[in-house]
Amino acid sequence: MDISKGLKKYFTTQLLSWHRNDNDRNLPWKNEQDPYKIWLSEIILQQTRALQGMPYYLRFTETYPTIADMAAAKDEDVFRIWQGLGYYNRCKNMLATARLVTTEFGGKFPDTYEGIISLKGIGPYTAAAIASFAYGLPHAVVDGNVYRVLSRYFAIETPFDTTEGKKQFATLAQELIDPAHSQGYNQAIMDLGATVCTPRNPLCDQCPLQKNCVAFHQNLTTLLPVRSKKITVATRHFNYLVIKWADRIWLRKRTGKDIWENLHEPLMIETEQAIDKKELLQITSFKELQLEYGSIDFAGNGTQRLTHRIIESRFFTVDVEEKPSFIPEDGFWATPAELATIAFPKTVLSFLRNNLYF
DNA sequence: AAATCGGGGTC
DNA sequence: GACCCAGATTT
Repeated sequence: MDISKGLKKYFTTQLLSWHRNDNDRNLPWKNEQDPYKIWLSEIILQQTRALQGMPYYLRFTETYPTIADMAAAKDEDVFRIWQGLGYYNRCKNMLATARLVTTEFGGKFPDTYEGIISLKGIGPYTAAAIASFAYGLPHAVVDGNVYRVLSRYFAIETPFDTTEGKKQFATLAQELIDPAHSQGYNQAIMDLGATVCTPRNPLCDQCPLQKNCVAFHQNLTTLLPVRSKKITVATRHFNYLVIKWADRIWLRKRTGKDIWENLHEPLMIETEQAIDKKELLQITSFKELQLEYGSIDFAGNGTQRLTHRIIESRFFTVDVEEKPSFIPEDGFWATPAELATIAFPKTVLSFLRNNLYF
């Protein structure tokens, strides 16, 4: 990189000035002092918009005011609160970290960058955010906002989703941070990216950096930042058998390194293509269940659009009078009361609620 | 280096 | 429909 010192100096000075005088973005975790709550907010906000994460942050801080409270909670209770937020390994790692800090560190959150980044679920971004916001340490955050603001202001065309790009932006960000005002700098660059230097239709007329922004003057804002890879979306077909016996339905917790790990669902048979009831009855794995499928009915479907997947779900209800013997052993018969205490994928939750299972 | 992991907002 | 969001982890 060959960027003049003046251009960098102007960037930092203007950014901090804007933050002090004109930044009116107000969020509940801003100016928070408690490392636990700062950490909690950063985990929730990974790949998650602030407005989407806010109700979850408020519920978590209300339910678990301290990290010891979270550490003492039952896994299921924590996952239930996380339900609907996505990327459920964040929840799993968060719980593991809460328990490690509570039991091994006496409840004291690590206060060095190296100590922070060694924790599960914490990478370069989150470690820099906690280090600066909680302890004033001079580590520059690099998130999606930073890629956008820096790539435009300096007209950097290196794709940010490559090893080279990540290194280049991280180095530049670290050069730009004011070590004496690391919290303000990190807060400012993310707030500017979220409210002014937006992905589409940025508010350049309100931008404190416009005077020296290369992308603005060369009309490149719509071309920056550059992403190298395109997202490919594959479709999966999940066929759910909602088996009801007495007032209970059969559920199991998803395991393995797959989508929705640790969430619950009815018995599910995945197929390459969408199938109807007639085709379902021909599937070997279905026949092996030896259900009284005279009562099986197609009961609805759902489409869940994710970033890189489309999940097409079909729900079939199976009412049985006798408790089936050939159901897999890794599940349980859930009562209506239990359904309200465990976590489901959104599409499963919608089906159960819409069909008055609880 | 590339693939995975959710769900919602925006245009 | 495509892209993005206070990214991290595994393959």
